[in-house]
Amino acid sequence: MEISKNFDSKTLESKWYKFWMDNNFFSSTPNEKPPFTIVIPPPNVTGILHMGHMLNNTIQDILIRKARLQGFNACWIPGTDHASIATEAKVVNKLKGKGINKSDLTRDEFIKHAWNWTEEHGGLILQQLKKLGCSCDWNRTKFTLDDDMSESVIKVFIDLYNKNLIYKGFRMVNWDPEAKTTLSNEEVVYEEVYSKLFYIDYKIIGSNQSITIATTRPETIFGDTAIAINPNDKRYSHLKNHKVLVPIAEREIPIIFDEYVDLNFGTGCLKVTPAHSENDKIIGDKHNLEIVDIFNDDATLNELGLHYKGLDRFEVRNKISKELKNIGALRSTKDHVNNIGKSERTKCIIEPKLSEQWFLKMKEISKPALHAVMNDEIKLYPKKFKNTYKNWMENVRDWNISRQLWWGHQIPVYYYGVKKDKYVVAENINSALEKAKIESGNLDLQESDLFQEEDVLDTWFSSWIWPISVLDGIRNPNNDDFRYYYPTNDLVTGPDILFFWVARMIVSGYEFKDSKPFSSVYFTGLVRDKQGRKMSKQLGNSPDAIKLIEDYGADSVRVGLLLSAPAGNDLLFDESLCQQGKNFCNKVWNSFRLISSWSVSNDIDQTEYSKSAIEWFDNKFNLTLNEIENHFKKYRISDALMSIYKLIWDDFCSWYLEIVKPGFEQPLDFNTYKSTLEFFKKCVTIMHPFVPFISEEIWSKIKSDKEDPLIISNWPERRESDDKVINNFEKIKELISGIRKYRKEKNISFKENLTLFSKVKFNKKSSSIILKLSNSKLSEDFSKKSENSISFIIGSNEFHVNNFSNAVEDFSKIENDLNYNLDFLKSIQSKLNNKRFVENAPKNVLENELNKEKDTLSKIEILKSKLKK
RNA sequence: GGGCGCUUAGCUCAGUUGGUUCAGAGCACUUGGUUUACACCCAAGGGGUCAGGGGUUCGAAUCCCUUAGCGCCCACCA
Repeated sequence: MEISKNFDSKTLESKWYKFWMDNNFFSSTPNEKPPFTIVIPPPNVTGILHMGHMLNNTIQDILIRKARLQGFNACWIPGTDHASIATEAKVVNKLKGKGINKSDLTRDEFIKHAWNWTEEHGGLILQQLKKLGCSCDWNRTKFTLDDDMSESVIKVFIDLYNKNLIYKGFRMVNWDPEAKTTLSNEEVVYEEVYSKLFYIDYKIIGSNQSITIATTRPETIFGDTAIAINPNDKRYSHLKNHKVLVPIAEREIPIIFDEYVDLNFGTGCLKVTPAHSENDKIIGDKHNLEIVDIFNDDATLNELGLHYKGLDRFEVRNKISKELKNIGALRSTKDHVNNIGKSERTKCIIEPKLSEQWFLKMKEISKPALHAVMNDEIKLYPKKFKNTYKNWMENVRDWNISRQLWWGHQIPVYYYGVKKDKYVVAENINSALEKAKIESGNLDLQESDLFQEEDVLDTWFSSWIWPISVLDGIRNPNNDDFRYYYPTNDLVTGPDILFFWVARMIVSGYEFKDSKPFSSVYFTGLVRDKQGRKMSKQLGNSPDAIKLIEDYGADSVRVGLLLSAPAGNDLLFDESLCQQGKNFCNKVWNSFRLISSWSVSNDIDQTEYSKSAIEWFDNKFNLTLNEIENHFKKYRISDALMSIYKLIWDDFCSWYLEIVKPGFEQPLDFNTYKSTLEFFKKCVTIMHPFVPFISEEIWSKIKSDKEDPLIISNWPERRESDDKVINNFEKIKELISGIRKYRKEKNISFKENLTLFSKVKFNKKSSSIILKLSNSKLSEDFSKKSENSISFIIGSNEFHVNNFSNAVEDFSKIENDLNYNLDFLKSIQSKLNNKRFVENAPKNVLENELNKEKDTLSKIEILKSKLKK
């Protein structure tokens, strides 16, 4: 059978993905097996695959495929998120390109555009996940705006409202003047900005003196309603009960005293603008100050800004500083560094603004979620996030769940009454009408008298119930799927959404289902470039994920990503790692070619060295398999891969295959062939979660007809390994390396068929040197000389080798052992001679040491007697 | 400002409760090697004052203090 020299990833990837899909291997329904469930962190519906997704989803696929092989009913539920702000911003942009403004459209028209956009671009990212090999149950694909999902969201809102957990309140919110919406604290990023501190004089009424305040925002003086001074500030104590005049506006405001004011900042005098600063609002509330809002929604000044009406806040800052200077009110300016909040999405500088919003009370409902993580009912990996989580949950603030957007779940609040100041909360307009009729006592109310709240819910308000709603557990709490799959097992996501999403999912799990939504959360690192920079469009340092797959193959990219991702750290991605992944695939492919090329004969006996090699690899495999399981337990996926990488490359290819492989065009004995094939199949199985395509392809060629495809095959059974066998082989490896090293140092070429010391003929292929030695394929002179045993000298050591198992009994090993044990004995004895140790060590530790000493002493005796022989 | 974490080989990182097995891995590098699965390869090798300083201990990469540098999270002061 001719096998191509390289693995043809492109054709084989699509071939196998189709095969898996056609056979429904990804899809899962409840059965008698134990479930293993993962819900995907739903990517933005109109997004495209980036490196972070690739990493996340590769890890999820690995966990799912491994669980499937281990006999679990594995179910990976995919889906997408409507991402209100991000998607709406994209749609607005696109419309702009066509010359349409959002404000020209009705809500319905806009939403139609948004759906068109969603259908056009939506789901692309899911197609890309397929290219990566993700074995999601696509029949279960959900979208946060699907009818059933939306119903669940609304139900949850109503439920919380009825529990008195949702309220409408005035809050200082982060206002994005460009998107004209509020942002949660999490959506605001702060940046250090060099700005100016303006020192402005306010005239004191009834005196010709003035008082100087310092501010970074002179344009807000129109909203000033007081000047605040620290009561301990002696410089100003004479100003009690005085009033000052706001420059330009010529409005009278009081001087108040509050300890909040920092004596050392600026002049120690603070202008208070309650409408436009959270802290000023707090002071204002305390002193019953008036609230004067001077901005329009787009952060231009309103009529209170007098002649600056209609101008943007920054333009006004410029102009007003000049005017203040002209009228002599601007005393000076000073450079100042200050942290400015910007919208994560629009990059626009946020404006603190008082606004009427919907809130969810978080304090009470967060308690079970806090405890669950603290007592490890839900485990976070890496552990360090437990602290972060604790901090946040203990200080959790109410959640502002309303957004002034159109794309999303419209809040199910219906206003009625003459002033539209009364409202009911209901699932739809019909039940709202019924309720309103009852509550108002007005049975003549019509649908047209009702007016639904304009705001939509925060995107996270739909995704916080994702693990429940994808299984329809909100609407039908007793459905089979929900009962079987929930709680899910693992959640794999980035640490950046710990609070947005993960914490809130845990809250919702306990609030609505009185149960955790998942057992473990694995946080991947952020994907950075080689220089440690965040991947971003602006920097252009984010590789095209799909192009990588095309260039290297999905298996190679998966390996490359994991090679760069040690547990929980940010990972520095370098394309060359994909090359390393490809090299690995190539290696595996070629071992397959080798094994396939052998002819097998029943007529030849199995050699001793093959037997030894088989015994060794069997144990080595078990040892590694246990190692891999431990890595998985700790979610050290990269380490698990590295164990497999080394097992296959070093142990299986470089040692095992080199030992058992027959000579050129020679047949191989049946038993060795059988074992080799078994080993290879096990290797291919454990690598399958990492490199699904190439492993399935090889499997299909080496499996027997009655065996299942690899994807639904069985994970090898775990067995204990025999350390002795492994250690013996390690010694043999050392021996062989020693010979190779000596050969190289002495510059002995194999081409010359040189004899070395004991007239041993070396094979040309360096790797098989020792095999030929022990296989008595020795030069004839030599075999005559001493039956099966050979002697040779490396450096100053003399070796006597009969066969593999005897090789370890050689001189140098004994000598090494002896030295080693003597050192060990020394360390034990120094410990035992140590008074403090003997006095302080616990009994069992001391006994242990004494036993060790005894054992070592007797070992040394044995070794010494051997040496004498 | 408050909290958390990091600094180990050229690079990216492991290193459990201090103690033979602790100074490691992968990549990169150096040298030698292709008619016999793979040059996307084989073999051998060289790399480290465990950030600096101090302390605890019989013993420290590991525990404590301190200095310097880096990163993240939270809050945000006009």
